[in-house]
Amino acid sequence: MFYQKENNKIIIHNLADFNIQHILECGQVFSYKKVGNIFYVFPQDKLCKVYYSNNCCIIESENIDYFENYFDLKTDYSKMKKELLNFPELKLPIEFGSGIRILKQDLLETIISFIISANNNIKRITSTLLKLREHFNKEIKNSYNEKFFEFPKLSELESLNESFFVSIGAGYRAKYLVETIKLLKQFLTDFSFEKSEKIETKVLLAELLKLKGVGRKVAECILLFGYGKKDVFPVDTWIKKVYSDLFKFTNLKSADSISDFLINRYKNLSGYAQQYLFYSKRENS
DNA sequence: CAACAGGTTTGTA
DNA sequence: TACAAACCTGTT
Repeated sequence: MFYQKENNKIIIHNLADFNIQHILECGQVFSYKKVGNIFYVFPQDKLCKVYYSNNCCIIESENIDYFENYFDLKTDYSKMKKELLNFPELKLPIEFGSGIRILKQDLLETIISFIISANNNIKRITSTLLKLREHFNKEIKNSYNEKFFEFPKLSELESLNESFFVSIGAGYRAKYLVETIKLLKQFLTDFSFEKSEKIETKVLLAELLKLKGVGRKVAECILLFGYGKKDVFPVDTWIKKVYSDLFKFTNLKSADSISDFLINRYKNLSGYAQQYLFYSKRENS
């Protein structure tokens, strides 16, 4: 991946493995806003502006090191895609979502966001998360004539009760959020991102399943987007359709068994395969 | 107006 | 271990 860093910009020259629309719309992230051809991305308390100019993609931010990591720019996606192309069913999905990259997202924000995402639609998920940010009224200052607010810290989340989460549209997930937030201080200490690198995925999965509102699908999203584990395959309604199209002959019924089957197929590249398959199915249905 | 939306929990065999 | 039903709420 050919890119350079200068002042407050990352300039990406080779766009074969980077397409901001693919990255933001493949279902992994909710903290962004599209304004015309410009994308604003605001993980945690950071902000960047992403746009295209002269056949390059520009990531503009006061925190370019943060976003270099966030967009996973040091990983060789061409190499990974070449390996995945050994699976014929991935040829078209990889062509369609060629610029997908799996973001390295903050654990706390990922856990809260994906509990809210359960059995929910993107519009309401986004709306609820925006209201959660706005509640604390800590603006991310910028010169773009746009208003963005920081994602709350754990200590701030701990001050919220069930009725608040209901009031921002979390619905029945409100009580799950309150219960899980109570557990998170200990959880994030025991299973921090740093420590997780030495912990097997299945062990982390078992721990995540102890959190309220976290089932297999949400847990695998947290593993993939928060912990960067790639030997996972979150199965939702879209992936079930993919499975029906491609592998129905195996006749698996539950999402859990479908996830097991697909992880066994794609091994340590499962998370990448999931994103290509999910994005191409959802965008082409 | 019923079904659905990027599932999880709870209860029952 | 497996399956069904209930669940907030805004949209279609």
